[in-house]
Order: sequence, then C-alpha cells, then structure tokens
Amino acid sequence: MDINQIAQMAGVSRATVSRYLNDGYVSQEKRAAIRRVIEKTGYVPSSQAKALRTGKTNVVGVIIPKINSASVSRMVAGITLVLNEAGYRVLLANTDNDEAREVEFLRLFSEKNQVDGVILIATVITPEHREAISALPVPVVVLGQNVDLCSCVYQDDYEAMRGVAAIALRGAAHPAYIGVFEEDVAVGHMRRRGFVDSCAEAGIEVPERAMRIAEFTVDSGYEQAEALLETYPELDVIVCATDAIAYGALTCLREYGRSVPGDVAVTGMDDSEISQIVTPTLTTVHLHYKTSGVETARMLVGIMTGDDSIPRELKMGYEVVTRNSTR
Amino acid sequence: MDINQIAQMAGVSRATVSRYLNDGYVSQEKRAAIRRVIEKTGYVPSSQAKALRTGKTNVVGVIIPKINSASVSRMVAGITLVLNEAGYRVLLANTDNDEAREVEFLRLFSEKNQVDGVILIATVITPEHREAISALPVPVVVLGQNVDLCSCVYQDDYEAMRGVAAIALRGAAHPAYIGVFEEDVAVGHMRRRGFVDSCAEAGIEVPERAMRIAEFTVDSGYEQAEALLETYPELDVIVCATDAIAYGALTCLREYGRSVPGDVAVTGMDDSEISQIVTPTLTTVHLHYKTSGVETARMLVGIMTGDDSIPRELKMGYEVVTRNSTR
DNA sequence: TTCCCATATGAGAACGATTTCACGTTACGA
DNA sequence: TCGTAACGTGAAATCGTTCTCATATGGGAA
Repeated sequence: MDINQIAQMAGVSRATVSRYLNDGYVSQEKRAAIRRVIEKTGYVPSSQAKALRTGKTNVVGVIIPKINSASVSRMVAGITLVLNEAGYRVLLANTDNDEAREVEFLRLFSEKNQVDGVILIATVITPEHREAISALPVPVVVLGQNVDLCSCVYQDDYEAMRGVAAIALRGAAHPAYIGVFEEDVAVGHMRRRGFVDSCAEAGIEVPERAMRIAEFTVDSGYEQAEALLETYPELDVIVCATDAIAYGALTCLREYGRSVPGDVAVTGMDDSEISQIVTPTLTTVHLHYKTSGVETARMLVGIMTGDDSIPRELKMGYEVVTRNSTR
Repeated sequence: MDINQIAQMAGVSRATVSRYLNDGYVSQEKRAAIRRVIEKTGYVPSSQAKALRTGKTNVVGVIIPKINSASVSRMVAGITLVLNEAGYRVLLANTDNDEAREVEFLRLFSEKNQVDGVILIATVITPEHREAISALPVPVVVLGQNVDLCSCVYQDDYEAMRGVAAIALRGAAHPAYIGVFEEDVAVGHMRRRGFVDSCAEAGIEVPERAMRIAEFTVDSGYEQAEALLETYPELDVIVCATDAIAYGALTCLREYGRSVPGDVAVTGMDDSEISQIVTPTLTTVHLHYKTSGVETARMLVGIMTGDDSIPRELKMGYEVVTRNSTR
C-alpha cells in the first residue's frame, strides 16, 4: 500500500497525494477524494522513504550514563514527555557509565542522519567527547554539565552546595566533606568548591585530611566516613556530595556511636527517596531533575525547528530542604 | 559521500561495494581497494536507504508505562544491554501509565516498518491491546504479564507471594492484605491469590474486610493500612503487594503505636532500595528485574533472527528475603 | 487586449542503498 | 573437448517518498 496506489485509486498523481500530506495547494474535490481513499485503505506513509528523501528522521538520540538511577530516569521522563508531544521519537543509548561507549554512540548518531538531534546526559566531558560533539552534524544539548561548545542545561551545583553547607555549618567548628572525583565538573568540582567557599565564609579553613573522595554508592559513603573518623576524629559535620553517600555516612556514624545531628550533622544532595526515609531524615537539596529534562528537550526542539528565541544555556534553580540531620 | 562515489574512487561498480559491505563474492584486490577508499573517506552507508530497500531498521521499540520507577528502569537496563550488544538500537516509548497512549504506540510502531520488533512492559492488557498486538507485523514480546497471544517473560507472582506470605503467617491468626487492582493480572490478581492460598494452607480463612486495594504509592499504603486498623482491628499481619505499599503501612502502624513485628508483621515485594533502609528492614521478595529484561531481549532477538530454539514463554525465579519485619 | 500572479496538477528526477539478472571468467570432472 | 558449477562483476530495476519543473486555467490590474 504505497503512495502510487493511493494516487491511482483517487484518480490523481502521486505528487498531489504528497502535497495533500504535506503542503497544500490541493483543490477541495481532490482533497476529499484522497482523504476518502486514505481512510478506506488505512494508508500510512513510509517513514523510511520520507527520511531518505527529506533527510529528517523525527528521532532524537538520548545518551545516558545509566538508566537505573533515580536522577537519570527522572530526566528521561521529562525528556520523553516533551519530545513525544513535539512529534519526535526517542532513541535511547544506555552506556552503563562507559565513556568509550558514550563517544561511540555520539559517532553512531552522527552516521548519516540517524537522528535529528542529540541529548547527552553528561558526567565527564573528555577531549574525545568534545571532538565527537563538534563533529556532530545535528544539534546537541548537554544536560548536567556546563559546557561552552554547545547548548546546555545544568544544575547550580555550586550555589546549591553552598546553600546546604551553610545550614550544616551552624554551630560547627570541624566540618568534613565527602565528594566525588573532580573530573565530574558539576558533581565533583563545583559541589566541593561550594562547600569550601561556604566554610570560608563561616571563617573556617578546612584541612586536606577532612575531605575525601567516594564513589556514587552507599557503601562507598560508609567507607569514606569510616576513614574520616580515623583521620579527622574531631569532625562535627559531614557534608556529602550526594544523598547515597550521606546515607552511607549516616549508617557509619550510627555504628560508631555518634549521634546525628547531636554529635555530627550530615547533609546530602538530590532529595532522593532515601533522604526522606532514613533516620534521621536527611537535610538535602531538591534539584529539579524532571524539569531539567523538560527544559533540555524544549531547548533542543527549539534549535531543531530554527526557533532562535530560546536561550543557549540554562542554569536550573534549587531548593534547600532542611530536615532532621542538621542542627 | 555515497556508495556511487566510493565505487567510482575504487574503480568498481556500486553493486560490488554493496557486496563488499554485505555478502561476499568480492575478489581480494577489489576488496582491498574498496577498503582503502572507505577508510580514507570515512564513508558510512546511509541507514535510511538501507532500511528503505531491505525493510529492516535494526531498531526495537520498547513501550514502558513509566520510566521513573525502580523496577522498570532495571528492566530497561537489561534490555538495552542485550539489544545494543546484538546491534539493535532501542526506541523508547514512555506512556506515563496511559493505556490509550500504550495502544497508540503499538499502532505507531506497526506503521510501515518503524521497528523490527517490540517489547511491551505491561501492566494491564485490554482487548484493545490484544487487537493492536495481533495487528503488529513484527514480533512482540510482553514483559511482566503472562499472555497467550505472543511470547512473554513474567514473574512467578503467585508462588513468590505464596512464599513470602507463608513467612508472614508464622504465629499469626488474623492476616490482612493490601493489594492493587485486579486488572493488573500479575501484581493484582496473582499476588492476591498467592496470599489467599497461603492462608488457606495455614488453615486460615480471610474475611473480605481484611483485604484492601491500594495504588502503587507509599501514601496509598498508609491510607489503606489506616482503613484496615478501623475495619479489622484484630489484625496481626499485613501482607502487601509491593514494598512501597508496605512502607506506607509500616509508617501508619508506627504512628498508631503498633510495634512491628511484635504486634503486627509486615511484608512487601520487590526488594526495592526502600526495603533495606526502613526500620525495621522489610521482609520481601527479590524478583530478578534486570535479568528479566535481559531474557526478554534475548527472546526477541531470537525470534527476529529466526532462531526457533528459544522458548516462547519464560517464568522467572524469585527469592524470598527475610528481614526484620516478620517474626 | 495583454500581462502577470495565484492556484492547481502531473511527469519525472532525485534520495542512497540492495538485489536481480545477465554475462564473463576459471577450473574441474567426464 | 565440452558441459557445468562456482566465482566475480556491472547494468539496471527497485524501495516509497519529496521536490523541481513544466504546464494550464481563471481573474484582476495596466
């Protein structure tokens, strides 16, 4: 059932059917005739042929480091919402935290019109990433990191951490920090800087041994908290880069008999489900993950449709959520 | 940069280039010449043109009710793992629990070769679903429900619930149940039956008023537990269809001054992150979500590649996880 | 009247691959 | 020596659209 048959049945040329489907410039009679035939046959144009001819696929590639993660899945929820609404399909590329696969997918997408646009939920941006992004023949929007080589939507990690750290530091003298590797500029570098600056404002200088690097897991948070108790026993605050790490730290403190927030205050970041469930409930920061996905998709659609009224860069807001793990 | 230019540069016909890319039957010299040219130019065949000509897209559509959910995102993690490995791309269709959109996506995928296969992560199967599935011109595998009209992978909800309920019932006389709507055959119907049969085996008949229906949320679990305390105050066990509901029930019991598991035992199902964090930790069942995704994808790939050694139906195993919310 | 523009239509050329068909080579066994 | 099979190759058809051009008609402005 192709456009030729429809044209024949409706007594017109296939160009007219194509016009009926796209432009206009079709008389009322022919228009009605074509509609009748299409309704009767249930004809649907081949998206392949259309893609081949027009060079547009109506597909957007979304590269994610990991799907089984609360923050990422919320972002994807926001992205799919907007993109489906706008008539785009979403091609999902899950890299399982493998940088090489990330670049590989960027290349794959750049292969002759696989997609009309790309969203990259980023953790680290290596030179290979930059190169692959620059080589991409379609628009890209990066979500989660502030980059200069393309549009991006990112969290205000610095201010968010500065804000929550200020609360953690109330009545404290010996704050400690558990962060993640600096290569993740947003979560590693910016959040640590927010913490350090917040301390400086409170007139506290933080010694090197009071700051540690963890993985993005609960267990790693536990281990680093344990190490802190060893190397920096006078600590009275542990500020953590994520809720998962904070939960690990919380568990460790309990096992070592330190009360929270009595002896030690603890904060996380993400406002994850965990943070409301643990005892004591965790002071954290709510980042608008789903909304950031929505905004990213809007930005990409704007670029793809040539709407240049949309900004090229968006810094998301945040809300400090004060619960019971701080004084 | 198309196949014609490559052919010209390599001094062969484009048919030979095509053969080089696919079949074989190319002499060593020409093969080398073509390889050289392709490497130099970085030529990549147009997937559109290929799809148009062959009718194969190398894309699999995955329809999910909700991405922002621990179980679904784990399934998708397993699915993408296998499918990417097998050279397929994943087209994600997020319906946000909207049945109409679910059917709409099934139809969309059936439109002229959008995809080579479909995976449907199902909650309810309506007659419209059955119709749309039957009309699909490509293979479908349903994940999460046992259906007869196509291949499927599903959890052993009945036995899993029967198993965990047996533990909950130890030393109990008045068990209650909070489930979900029966239209969800797996989670609603089968789990409730597992509970009822487990009670029967223990010689207990459960009155109607001891069984309630909740949404899939913590708050709803709280509400239904509250209602149970009203209508069935003698209860000494609450078996819940999911961990989220169980967590709500747990919170409710604490607020009403009932100790867990002293006064009332509680169980959930899913082995979610919550279940290990709440106090007391929750007795539940581990269902292999990611693995079920892996198996589903394998099954679909098997069907698509015409490998008929693979089974058409797979019931997943489970493990009861006994923690501190039961006696 | 003449010219031009807006509306309306169809023929045919792309788009970039695969695939069929037909035709050369060799090489081998009868 | 010749039929036959296996290997190699290119010309041309094909997939189902969109898009460019050429053409036609009616109406309003000059």
